[in-house]
Amino acid sequence: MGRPPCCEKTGVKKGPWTPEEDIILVSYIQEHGPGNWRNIPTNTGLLRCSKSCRLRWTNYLRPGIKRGNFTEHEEKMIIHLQALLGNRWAAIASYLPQRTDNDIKNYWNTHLKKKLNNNKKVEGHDDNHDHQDGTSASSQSKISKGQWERRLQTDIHTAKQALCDALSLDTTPNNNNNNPPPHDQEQQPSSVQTSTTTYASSAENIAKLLQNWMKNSPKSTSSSSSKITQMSSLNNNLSIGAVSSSSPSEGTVNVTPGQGLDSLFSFNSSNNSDVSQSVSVDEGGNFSTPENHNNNNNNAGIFQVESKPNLPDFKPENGNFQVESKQNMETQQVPLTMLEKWLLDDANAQAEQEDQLMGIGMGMGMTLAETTDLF
DNA sequence: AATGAGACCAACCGCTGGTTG
DNA sequence: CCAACCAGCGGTTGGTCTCAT
Repeated sequence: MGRPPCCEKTGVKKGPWTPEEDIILVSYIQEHGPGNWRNIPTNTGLLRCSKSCRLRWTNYLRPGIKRGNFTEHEEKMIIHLQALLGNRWAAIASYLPQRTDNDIKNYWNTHLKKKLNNNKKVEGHDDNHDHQDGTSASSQSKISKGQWERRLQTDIHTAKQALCDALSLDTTPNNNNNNPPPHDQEQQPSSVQTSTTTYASSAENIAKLLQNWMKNSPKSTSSSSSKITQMSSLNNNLSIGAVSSSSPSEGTVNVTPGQGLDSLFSFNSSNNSDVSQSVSVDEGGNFSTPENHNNNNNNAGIFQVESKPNLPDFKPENGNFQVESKQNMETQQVPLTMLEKWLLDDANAQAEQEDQLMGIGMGMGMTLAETTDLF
């Protein structure tokens, strides 16, 4: 009955991923697309469980991920959406396509939660109703069921207002991180994303990782590692290539031993605005290898990223990663559309009840006024 | 310079709903 | 129908880094 186990529990590697592992994973997904995580460890030889591979891909290697500083706009979006959705980080992340749920969650826990708490203290609203943390259960238990239900109703109303505000934030022009909600993206073909800055490709992520790795790894234990060390003399010109797929049909990914990783990577990072990387992104945002463009290409398996910052409607979540893209479309478009409809249809009806309900809701956690006055 | 505390974040753990055989 | 599995999610952990003392 059932299926065979997903992966061997013994011999599964844990801990931080190495650049080699990243390359193997990326190249495999490049060829086969995301999904079938169960097959990845066996087909690639990675000593990682499928779960770990999926997490590594979705949180770090996936193209279109922006890492680093959150903008004020993103902060606002997260705060509003957290007020609306609670700690449903995946749902929140669906409205910030460049950010992963893990990233948002970490940012919330390390920055925003503190920020909000400090703000509440400053405003003298620290009434032990820690709604933002979802720890208001104790206080809720002290109130009657009727009161709780009315408060919940008010909370929903407040959250809807918050989403309205969050949506309206997107109209600010020239904001580099002014990501329209998914439903708006197609309406703004002119809002071209600079792929190398806003959408960091997975190859770029790996290259950055490699650079850090080279800096922080004085000891080179393997031949490939020593090869990588030599790359530091390349004046930041890393190059990706020669990830050979010996048997594409079986999905086995081999890193060519003789060439090591110095030929594996070719990453021209001398100019951030003109990055030539390992994986090509076509006009549709497709993330592909030359092999995908031309099956007769002798350089099978060599990826090449050609950043095309001026391409219209660049959507790296599209393209070869259609499975994931499809999922994103479903999670991004449908909920927002429904929410918007909900908001619009209900706004007028709710307005009449607002005054009395808000009066009840004052005893709750953070209100709309608190969230909007934060900045 | 040493060190301890706090911040940060990548990755793991455990749970859940849906799917498969 | 049911047990096993898969994929995804949110909570938590632990290693590393930064900064103050």
